[in-house]
Order: sequence, then C-alpha cells, then structure tokens
Amino acid sequence: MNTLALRTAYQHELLTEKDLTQVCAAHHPISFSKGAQIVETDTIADGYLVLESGLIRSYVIDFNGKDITTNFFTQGEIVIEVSSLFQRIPAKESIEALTDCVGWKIDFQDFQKLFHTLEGFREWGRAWMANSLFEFKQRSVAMIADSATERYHKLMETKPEVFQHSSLKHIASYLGVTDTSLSRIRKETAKA
Amino acid sequence: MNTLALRTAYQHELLTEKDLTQVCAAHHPISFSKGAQIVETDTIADGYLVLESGLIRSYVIDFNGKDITTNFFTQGEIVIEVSSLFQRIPAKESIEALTDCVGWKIDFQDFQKLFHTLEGFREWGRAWMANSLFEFKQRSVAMIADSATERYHKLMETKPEVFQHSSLKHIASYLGVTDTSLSRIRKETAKA
DNA sequence: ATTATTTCTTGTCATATGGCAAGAAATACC
DNA sequence: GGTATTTCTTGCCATATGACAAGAAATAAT
Repeated sequence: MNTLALRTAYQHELLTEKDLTQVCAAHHPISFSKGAQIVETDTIADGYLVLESGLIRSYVIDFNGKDITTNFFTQGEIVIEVSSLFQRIPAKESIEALTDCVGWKIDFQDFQKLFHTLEGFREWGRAWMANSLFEFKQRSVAMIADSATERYHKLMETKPEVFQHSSLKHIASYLGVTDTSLSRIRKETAKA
Repeated sequence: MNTLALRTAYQHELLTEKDLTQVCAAHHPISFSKGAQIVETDTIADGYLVLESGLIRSYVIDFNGKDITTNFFTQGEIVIEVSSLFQRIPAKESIEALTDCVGWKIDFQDFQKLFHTLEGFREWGRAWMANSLFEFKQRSVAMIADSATERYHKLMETKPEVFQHSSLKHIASYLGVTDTSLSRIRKETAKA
C-alpha cells in the first residue's frame, strides 16, 4: 500500500527517519464509503486519520439547526476532531466522507505513546497544531476582510477538488453564504 | 507578588503540584505601559506571557491596510503568538497593551525544557492548544451563523472588560463590522 | 485653559446578501 | 425506463451593513 500521504503529513525537520518509521508503523489502513460518518458528535474520538485519497468534511449544526461546514480535508491532511481527541470530551463536530476514502488511522493510545516518547514527534505535533490554529485565524480574518466572491476564489485556488465532489450547499455554508448566493457568485465568475 | 493568574492559567488534572511549582518558577514578572508593543510583526517571538492584570489585543493588518483585531486577552489568559513561537517564524500578528499591564513571562528555551521534561506540562500545553483551536472554530462559525448584534452580545457576556478599555474601532473590527455599525448596534441595545 | 486630535454618533444613500418560491437539471431509487 | 428526490438556478423583494460625510463629544497635547 502507498504510504505517500503519511510521509507527506509527517514532514518535519525534527522528526528523524527512524522516528518516522516508528510513527508510520503505528498506523493501520482504513477505508470509508461515501456518506460514512467518521466522527460522530457526542462520542469521544478514539484516534485520527491521515487521508490517502478522497474528500472529507467536518461540520456542526448551529443553534438554528443549520448545517455549517467547518473544513474540507483532502489528500495528505490530518482528519481529526482535536478537542474531542485531546481533551477527551464528546465531539462537537461531525466528520463525514464526501467520497469513498482510504487512509491511515492511528489510535489515541498509540499516539500518546509516541507523543510522550519521541521528542521529534511532539515537536511535529505542536507545529501541526500551531499551523491549524493559524489557518483558523486566517479564516476568521477572511470572513471579516474578504467578500464572499473573494473567499470563493481562494477556496478554488487552495482546494479545487472540493468543487468536484461537494454540493453547493456544503461549500456555501463553509464560505458563509447561502447556496443561492453561491450559485450567483459562480455564475458571475463563469461569465467574467 | 500575586501568582493567582499563573495558577489559574496552568490548571490541569495531569499537572501535579510539584510540576506546577517548577513551571511557575520558570516565569519572571514583567510589565507594559498602555500602548506598548508586546509582539511585533516580522520578529520571532521569544516567549509568551500569562496576564495578571490589564487588557491586551492582537491584530493583523489586512491586504487593504485595515487593522483587524483578532483577539482580546484578559486576566489569567496566555498572551502568545503561537505560530511565531512554535514554528520559529516571523510573527504575522502584532500584540499590544490597551492598558497598563502586569504579567509573567516565560522564555522559549525555558518553556522547551519544561515541555520536553514534564509529561503533565505537555498534556497541559496540548489541551490549551486544543481549546484555542476550538475557540477559533467557534469564532468562524459565529461569523457565519450569528448576526453582528448577537456577536456583540456574546462578547459583552464573555469579556465585558473589553468595553471599558478598548475603543469602538478595535471592538468593531473584532466583531467584523464597521465602527459606524457598532455604534448603531450599541444604541439599539441601550434602548431595548 | 486652549487648541488639536482622536473617537463616537447620526444622516443619507448604495450595495451585498438573504428569504422565499418556482422551475430546471441532475441524481438516486425501484 | 420512469418516478421521486435532491440539487441548482433564477426572479423578486426585504434587510443588514457599508461608504461617506458632518458634527458632537471626549481625550490628549501645549
């Protein structure tokens, strides 16, 4: 089986080749069919996965019962409900497969062992978290500073795969607009 | 000197009393005058601080030259530019004191030593990061799901201190509205 | 105290986006 | 293949918020 995604995901200067071998060995292959629920709300996540292929989204249901996509995951990304996994609390987000997916799963206990054993691994982990935090901050700033059209274009550039496999509705809620508006934005874009 | 904020900030079930003593000892008191720059963009952060008293904000300048407040920090909170500190890259956010402030600073090297030595401390750190990530996700969702008025009320509830010491402009950019709009929202609220 | 500067309010008007609904298109189901 | 269901588009109108500008109020500077 191809471990390309794993090697990509765990790229870090302080993670030695030896560490990396150990880390990879702690993962096992896993696959999901389109529509499968990968993390369910109100359960405690028991691990995370590195996505080898397919498209995944995380989402929450807001107080009005509206479904809001919080993230899209593509190849080589870590698919995880951070709060649930690391604070050992029930998940507040759901994660679902938008296409058939294959990936590598690591269980929490195995992760813990590596985290507390390998200095390089925890440096990687901390850097990964720092980067995630940065991306979410950027997202908040984009919601304030950019127009819906600009956010649409940015997503097109960074994750074009999303437009092949996700419905307008999911993309619209991620961008913070209605699907009606997104349909119009797309029309304008195509025209230009 | 009062170490209340320190003890509050480092509350975690896996951080023993012994660990905590060691952690506290790694901090030294520090103070800033109103208007002081605590973290400057394009420099690499050399530590972080636990705020004992005062009000601090972080902000970015967007591509249009607009100043956007990304966060407010109040007593007991960790004031930090995560990306810069943990990825050792130039800061993209600035952090400044909105009032005179006193707090406890820990230098990166001292933090590193504790992080890689004390299992409980890194559990705390990871939990802190997980929680920060969660808060930023919530912020993104609020930008999508809540009206400006709702976001205003939420901030009023969670950080009322902000309204005493920050200008409308800073609060407005944090909430994602213009100061004009915020002035009107406030008026409506007062009326009701 | 006086003046200058920044901050806040208020008015008018423009605009992006939402809400709702109807039809078209695509997809899933039997 | 035909029907049902979901998804997408489009029109009309409502509304929240922005842009700009002028004055008031507060704060800082001399």
